[in-house]
Amino acid sequence: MDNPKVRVRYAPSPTGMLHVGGVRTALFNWLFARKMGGAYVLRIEDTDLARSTEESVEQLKSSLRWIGLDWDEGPEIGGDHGPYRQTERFDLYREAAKKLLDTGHAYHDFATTEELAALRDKARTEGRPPIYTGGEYRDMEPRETQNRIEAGEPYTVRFKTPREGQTVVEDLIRGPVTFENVNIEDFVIMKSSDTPTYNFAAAYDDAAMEMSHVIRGDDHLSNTPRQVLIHEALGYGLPAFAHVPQVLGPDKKKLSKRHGAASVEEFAEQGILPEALFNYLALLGAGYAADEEIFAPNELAKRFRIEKVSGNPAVFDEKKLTAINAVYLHRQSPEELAMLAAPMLAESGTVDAAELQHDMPRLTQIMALLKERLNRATDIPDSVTYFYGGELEYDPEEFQKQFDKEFVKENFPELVARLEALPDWTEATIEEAIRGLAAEKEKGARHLIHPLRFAVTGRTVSAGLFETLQLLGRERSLLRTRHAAEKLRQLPTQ
RNA sequence: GGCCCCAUCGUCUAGUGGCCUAGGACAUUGCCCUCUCACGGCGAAAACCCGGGUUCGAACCCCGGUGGGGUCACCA
Repeated sequence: MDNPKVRVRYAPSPTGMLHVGGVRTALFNWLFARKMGGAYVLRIEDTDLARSTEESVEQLKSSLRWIGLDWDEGPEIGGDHGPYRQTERFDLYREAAKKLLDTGHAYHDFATTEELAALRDKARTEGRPPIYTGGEYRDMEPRETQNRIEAGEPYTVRFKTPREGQTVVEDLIRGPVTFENVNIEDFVIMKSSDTPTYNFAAAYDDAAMEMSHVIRGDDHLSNTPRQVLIHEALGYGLPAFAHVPQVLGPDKKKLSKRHGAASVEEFAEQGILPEALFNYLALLGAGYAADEEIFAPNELAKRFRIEKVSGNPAVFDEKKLTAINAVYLHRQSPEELAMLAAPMLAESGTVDAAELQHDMPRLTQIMALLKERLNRATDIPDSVTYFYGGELEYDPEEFQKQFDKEFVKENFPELVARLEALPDWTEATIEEAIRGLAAEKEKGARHLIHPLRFAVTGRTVSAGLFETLQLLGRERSLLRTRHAAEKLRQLPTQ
C-alpha cells in the first residue's frame, strides 16, 4: 500500500523532555505513515526562543530513537521539504505574512500589550467573550499604517478573520467540527519581534511541507479553525485532520510529572523496555481489536486504522504497562538479559565488575532461572544479589521463624552434613539428599526446604531451591548452610 | 464563564439497531499445580452516566441534562 502522497509529521516544541502524550502522537503518526507507505517527518517547532533549548532537541531525538520512531525526513536526515527547524524558516514566514498583508487577509496592529489586556479585562467584567477584532487598525488607511511603521511604532501582524460564516474542521476521528467565525478573534500571526506565532508557522509549514494528514493531540483542536483559515487565505489545499485524545493520569487530569513518571526517559530509567512502551502506548486508545495485545511495531502498523482511534481520553495505567513489559522481558533470551543486567549490576555495586567480566555464562544461567519473575529491568539487581558474595546477614525475626522448630533444630545439622558429603553438586543429587532425609524422618520435604532456602538465599522466596543451590555452587552454598547451622546452635533453647 | 471534544466493568477497550443473559486484557479475587515466589490452568466479582424521544426492537440513532477533558496569549 505504497502512497508517496501520504505525508505526516510529528512537530514537538523542544521545551522539555519527551512526554508520553507526545510519544503517543508521534507513534500514531509513525504507524499511519508505515501503514500507508508514506513519509513520517520530524519538525522542530522552536519559534519560542525563550523556552526552546538545544538540550531538549537532543533529548527529543534520542527518546524518539530509543523507542524506535525513526523519522524519514527531518533534522540530521534532511529531505526535500527542509529546513525542518522553524528557526531556520523565518524568511519563509515573513514572505508568507507579506503575501497575506498584500492580499488583504492580514493587517498591522499597533495596539500595545497593555491596551489589549485592558480590553480583555473590560470584556470579561462585562461578561462578553474577549474577542479582539482589531478596532481602528483592522481597516486602517494604508497611508496611516505606513506612517506609523516609519515612525518606528511597534506592531504585530494579525489575521483578518471573517466576521461571519463558519469554519468547519473535517476530523477523521470526530467527523466535522463546526466553529462560528465570530468566536475567532483576529489572532496574531507575526509577533512584534518579526517572528511567527505557532498557529501561523504550523499552518504554513504543514502546507509548504505538503502534509497530507495532520495527526496531533486534541488540545490543538480549538486552534485548527485558525489554521484552516490560514491555509485558505494562502491558497493552499487542506490536509486531513485527526485529533487524538490526551493521555490522562489516574485522577483523569492531563498526565504530568506529578503523576510520577511522565517522560520517556523516566520510563527507561524505571526498567521499561522500549518495545514494551511502544506496544502499550499503541494500544492506548488506538482501537485495536482486543483479542490479543502483544504486537511488534510492524504488526501494529499493519493493523493501524486512524478512523478507529477512540475519541475519548485514555487513562495511563502503569500496572498494565508493567504487565506488558513483563511479557517482553520474559521473551528476552537469557543471553540478552545477561547483557542487560551486567552494566546494571556493576553500576549498582551488587557485583564486582571484574567478576562479571569473566563469568558471563553464570550470569546467563542466573537470568534463565530468574527471568520469569521479572517485571521491570530494574528488578534485576535486587533479585540476583544472593548469587554473589559469601555469608549472609539474616533478619533475626525471620531466622527464628524459619529455624525455631523442633524438627528443624534436630535435623538441619544432619542436612548440612549430607550436603557436604555429596559427591556431585547437581540439581538431582541435591534434591535426592534433601528429599531422602525428609523421607527417612517421615516428614514433608518442605520442612527442610524452607529453612534451607532461607539459609542459602536470606529470603523466603526464590526460584526452585534445587536449581538455585546448584547455581549458587557448592562452596557458597555450604559456607552459608554452615553459617546458618552455627546461628541455629546459638538460638536460645526455650 | 464562552467555544470545542468526550461518555461501556477500577483501567484500556470490543460492540456501529436484533448475534448482548454486553466479549477480551490489566488489576482484584477463589481454586488447581507446587519447595516459596513467578509461570500456567480453571473459576468469581465487576460496566452500557441520567431523562426524554425515534423504532416492532436500542449500548448502538436524535434531543436535553449531568459529568469529565481541552482551549480561550505577541506559549507551543
